[in-house]
Amino acid sequence: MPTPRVTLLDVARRAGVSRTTASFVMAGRTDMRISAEAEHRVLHAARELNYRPNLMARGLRTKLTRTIGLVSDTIASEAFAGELIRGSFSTALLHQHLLFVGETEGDDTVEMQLLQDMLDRGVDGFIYASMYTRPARPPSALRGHRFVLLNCVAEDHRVPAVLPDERGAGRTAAGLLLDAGHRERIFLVGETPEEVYAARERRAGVEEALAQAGSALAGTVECLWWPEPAYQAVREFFGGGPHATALICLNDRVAFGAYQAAAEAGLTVPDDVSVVSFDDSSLASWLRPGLTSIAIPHFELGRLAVELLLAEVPAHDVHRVTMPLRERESVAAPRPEKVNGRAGMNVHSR
Amino acid sequence: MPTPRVTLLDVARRAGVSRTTASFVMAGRTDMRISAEAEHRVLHAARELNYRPNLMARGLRTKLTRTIGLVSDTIASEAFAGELIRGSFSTALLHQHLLFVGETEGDDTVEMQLLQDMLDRGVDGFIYASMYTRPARPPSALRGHRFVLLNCVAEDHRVPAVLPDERGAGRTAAGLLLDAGHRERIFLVGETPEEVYAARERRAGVEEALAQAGSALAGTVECLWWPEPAYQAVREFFGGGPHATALICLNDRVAFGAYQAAAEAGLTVPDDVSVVSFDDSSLASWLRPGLTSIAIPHFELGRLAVELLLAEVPAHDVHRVTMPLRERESVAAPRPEKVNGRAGMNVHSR
DNA sequence: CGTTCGTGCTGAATCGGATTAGCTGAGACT
DNA sequence: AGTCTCAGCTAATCCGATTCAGCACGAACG
Repeated sequence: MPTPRVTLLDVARRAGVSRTTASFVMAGRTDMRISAEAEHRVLHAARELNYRPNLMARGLRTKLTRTIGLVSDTIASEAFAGELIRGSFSTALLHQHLLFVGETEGDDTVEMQLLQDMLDRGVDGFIYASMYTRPARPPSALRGHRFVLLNCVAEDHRVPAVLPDERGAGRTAAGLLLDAGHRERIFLVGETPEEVYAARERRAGVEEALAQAGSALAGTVECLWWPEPAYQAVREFFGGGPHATALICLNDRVAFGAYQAAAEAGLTVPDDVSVVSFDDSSLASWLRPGLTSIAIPHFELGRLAVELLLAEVPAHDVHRVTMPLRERESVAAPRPEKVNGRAGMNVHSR
Repeated sequence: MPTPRVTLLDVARRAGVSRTTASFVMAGRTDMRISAEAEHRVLHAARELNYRPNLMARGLRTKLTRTIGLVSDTIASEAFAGELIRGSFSTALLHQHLLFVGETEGDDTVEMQLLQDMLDRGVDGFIYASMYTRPARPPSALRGHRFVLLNCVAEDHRVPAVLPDERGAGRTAAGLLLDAGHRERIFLVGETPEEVYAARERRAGVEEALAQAGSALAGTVECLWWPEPAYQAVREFFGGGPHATALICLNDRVAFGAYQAAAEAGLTVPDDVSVVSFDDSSLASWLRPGLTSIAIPHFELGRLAVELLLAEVPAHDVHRVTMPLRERESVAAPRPEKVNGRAGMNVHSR
């Protein structure tokens, strides 16, 4: 059987003081007048007995449980939700908090129930996370409670939210290629529907940076963000038309497909085509040559969300977290190009 | 501000009964005599007021919080810990429980603190998980509490544990190749140190099944379980010696490396070499051709662990969960082999 | 010498339930 | 009529903290 827990009363008795006094000492409250001697006796007794406050009892009184609810639409996704949980968890722990996790699978009923279940257990606040960045209306059950949106934004932008800086990432990707000397033949790979935040913003960032350098995208290879469709699309792309000196793949899976298509077309990365990508999933480091990718800072997103949730002064705005560049071997200078000639195979087969 | 919670007293008052009566009705206890009429009034009032019991208050009295602690060494790993958490979470939810998660990073001090933190919040039990299967001594803080080991076994085997059936998976892998007609030239790819459970068991399973069919491994390509080392090792392997008709890769990353080496050697999967693997990470489905792999049933592992933890009668033994085969396109019959001749390139270049 | 003030501490209430130990009134039984 | 039973409920206590409202005592003050 579990050893019967030591209570505050046990500590108080052993220290020869009242429970009240013991409570004040343990809470470290200085507004009440406790002699140094009594304080020491209490502390000593607590240590000797290995006292641990019962957080349920405390919570009942104070309404604070040092507990956070992380509710998400999906907790298992290709992208490492694990890192996000880790970031949240370790930051919570740093602040002596613990983390409830739960997923709703996008079901509003489940979501409602989950939030209630957490509320029933007295959570101090919520991290309402989406695994893929999207707009969201915070559920009404959150009204009156502290919460931070993670990876999603409320329509009115009045709610604290944490987002990856996708636009900045787009700029980074383009900037990297520009620096390497690419200019005319940079293609985007992957579809960019307006309603997908990551897609829209990444593209916007790329176009921004290119425009600023007096350049522009040479075109887009439309495909779903998966290896197979990307492979098909890029293969077709390599089959005809003007060749690219660089590909900006909208995520690593797309890049993976592009790698395969490139290999099949006899093109070498990065000598014939440079490839940059987004997400920096583990796939990026497994590819040969290593794929340069702009990471989604999952850990940092989780960390910041918890930090904002637990901050003294509640945040009220959208925080964008920089997406760090992870340079590997997939980017190089473009091959010298014949004036008005074609790059790629032509040069390659010189 | 949060709407002031409705308490049991509110319900009782509205129903015109005492708190005691309301409590009995809500708990659905029939050992106390409550008139159908009073019961109905209470239920009605509870519904009208949208009453939700305060689980902290209840827990304070009953020592039950309907809460489980999932403590693991790592929650973010290549293998999708997410699925494991999902399995645990959804099963917990099915039983009206919520899940605390935490990782120790293998640090005993952190582990101790984490367990204490959970205990302080009155968790009803623990899932002590390891992300990679290994032996473990359940920490002393768990003494006197309910817990289930996940992905690890205690030395004395007296503690309930849930494990993937790695040996069975090994048999499955070998069986699949045998069924396809492979016999003489099956190689294992990846090192198999004795102390790594998954490695040892997978290999043992393979050897068992092969022996039973009167065959045996043609050899092992030693390498770390990562794409790059696997690529190097398999490339070298393809460079010399007798060629394989089939490769059993000890995980998908290894298979990925093998795919690359095969492609480079001009070998086609599965026509020249069949490849089977373990883990069934998403990588397996991204590879071309799709990689046949034997999955780690993360979700099921989590599910079963929670199920055992919450079972009426405590479990006391080791439960092995079948690792399901996910067939894709990487296995085919071996090319017809010249009697006493060499398979592989010879046949290929016929 | 009586009052005030500050120091150091304690009793009791409180949080919201669960649970134990009755209490009441009506019908059955003697 | 008096006593038992039993259905149907309630008062009081407990769980383990926090916190409000004082209480006692000695020193300082007028």
